[in-house]
Amino acid sequence: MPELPEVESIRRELDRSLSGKKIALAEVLRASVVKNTEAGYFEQVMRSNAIERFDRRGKYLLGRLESGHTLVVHLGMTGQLYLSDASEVRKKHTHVIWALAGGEEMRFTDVRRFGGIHLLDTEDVSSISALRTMGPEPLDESFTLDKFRALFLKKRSGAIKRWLLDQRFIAGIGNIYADESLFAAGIHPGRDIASISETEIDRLYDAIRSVLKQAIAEGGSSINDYINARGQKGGFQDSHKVYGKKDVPCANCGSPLSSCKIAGRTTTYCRYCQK
DNA sequence: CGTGTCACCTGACAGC
DNA sequence: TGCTGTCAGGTGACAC
Repeated sequence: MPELPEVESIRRELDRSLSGKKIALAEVLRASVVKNTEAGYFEQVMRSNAIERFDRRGKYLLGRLESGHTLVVHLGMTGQLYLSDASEVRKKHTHVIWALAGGEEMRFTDVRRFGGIHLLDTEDVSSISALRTMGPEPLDESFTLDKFRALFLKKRSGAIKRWLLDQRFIAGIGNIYADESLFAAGIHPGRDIASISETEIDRLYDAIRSVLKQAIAEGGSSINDYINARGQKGGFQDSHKVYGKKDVPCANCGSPLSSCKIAGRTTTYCRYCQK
């Protein structure tokens, strides 16, 4: 589920609501969700700690703690990190709760458990190899068109969509936003990366950034499980042009959208509008 | 190094 | 009603 716009929506709300808040205690209900420490140690570090702020890197949430630790949360496919009143019944598959001073709780729920949590010294965050090797943030000011063009100069081969999904190439794009960006840019998802023209690279740069920005503005995409940190669904699924819309008329030309598998992922596109 | 496949888990849904 | 198969937003290990 959660790609850059969803994770960013969660980050903004948690940062707004929890910065400066004290954690009374944390409770690990399923130890395997905490990847790099014992549950007991995790709970011990959390007790009486405080949240400074929430950052994001790609699809990872980074909760910065007063103690100099960082809580690294990846939501996988079905993970949710949200605020809840302590009195609310816990959803099934709730694996960690943080009780905050004042009766509110942050909860981590993940049906499929592809997600997980690391607790690290802030300076050791890059011990997570995915974070160490992750490509640039597409919405950073420093991510200029020239930087994007430079990614293509390494004479790579393979389907462009595969590269968009590869977090080492560019951070935060998953199946939804790869398909939506390629549609917006008018590029066929199976095109070999080496064949993409300068004009197309420029169009793709604009497409990725505008799609991601619009998705954030609309609160992300809720297909099945995604909810924001306030437990609400996003709205961008209603603006999808291709994702999940096989056989639906193309928004641009009206012919039915096609679908295929690329890099093992279902891919939907318009065979007339995307060359 | 690039790529295909499987594995990790559970649930929803289609078809019989 | 219930069985079986398929599919799902992600990523990492492994074989070739």
